[in-house]
Amino acid sequence: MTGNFLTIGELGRGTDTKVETIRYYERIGLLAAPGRTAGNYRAYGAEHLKRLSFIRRSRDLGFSLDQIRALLDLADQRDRSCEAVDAIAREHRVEVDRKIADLRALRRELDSMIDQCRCGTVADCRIIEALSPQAQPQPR
Amino acid sequence: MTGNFLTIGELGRGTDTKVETIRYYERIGLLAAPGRTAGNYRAYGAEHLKRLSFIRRSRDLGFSLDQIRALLDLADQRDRSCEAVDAIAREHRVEVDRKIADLRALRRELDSMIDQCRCGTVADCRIIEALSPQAQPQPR
DNA sequence: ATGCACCCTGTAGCAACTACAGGGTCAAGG
DNA sequence: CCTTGACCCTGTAGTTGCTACAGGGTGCAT
Repeated sequence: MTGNFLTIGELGRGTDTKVETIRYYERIGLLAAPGRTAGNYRAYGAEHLKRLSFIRRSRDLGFSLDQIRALLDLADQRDRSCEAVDAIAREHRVEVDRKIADLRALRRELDSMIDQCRCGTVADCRIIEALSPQAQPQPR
Repeated sequence: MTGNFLTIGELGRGTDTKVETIRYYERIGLLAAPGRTAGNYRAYGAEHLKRLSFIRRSRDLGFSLDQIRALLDLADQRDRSCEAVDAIAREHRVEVDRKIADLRALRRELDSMIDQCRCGTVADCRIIEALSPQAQPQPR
């Protein structure tokens, strides 16, 4: 087991990825299936290590697996313009911005809710009240 | 069909909730199962409308279904102290703060990546480069 | 030879819905 | 009276990105 390759466990430790996750990436076609040893163990090479590192780093930055698939495809076409790469990154940044704005709005609402709580009984709890708006049934 | 009750569709329109979602809430025990009409249609009352509004508003504020379950339980014990309600809200605010911080860190990284892109070929794309760190295999 | 850490496949579970398929019901128009 | 169309019913499977088994096989040291 000390050949010129990595077992799935070694690859996992090298990229901070759970073994199950690596197999999952293989199953969905994100990471190429490696060769096998005589005992049917997956045998990974340096290329796999690079790919998986790329995938994990991209995941850490919040890219979806679909976006990563696209990025990997582009990364392989080395003489093409990287406009498309730029576009994916910018699109992702827009999403992140939107999420941040949403969370900040939400935080403000939570703040004012919590600020109003005088911690009496539930019956006059401002938080419960704030969560119970008057909804009207819509006509058909 | 013009009785003193709401059909599932009407309840959905009144609370901006998809019909399937309402049935889902019932299945997981979040919204009580209503009575049925002769034709086996669900017949909702004002209580259901109030409950579902509460659930939706809480979801909008990012509470998990488990947190909402706890809030609903508390909301019913009207003479208890609302400390526990306050605690759930504060805990949720901490989570939201953490998410905001994570996203901001992430946004900074995306920014510096995107800023460095000169949009040449993929071969020297700074974005691809930034996504390809050097990982080392760990010893067993 | 036996123990142990590791590997294999396959399947089911998580959150919180969403989307069918294949049927039944209700009210209105012709 | 019959049909049309909007709505309702149940049940199951899909989504995203993993994670957690169960039930077995392999590799290596003692």
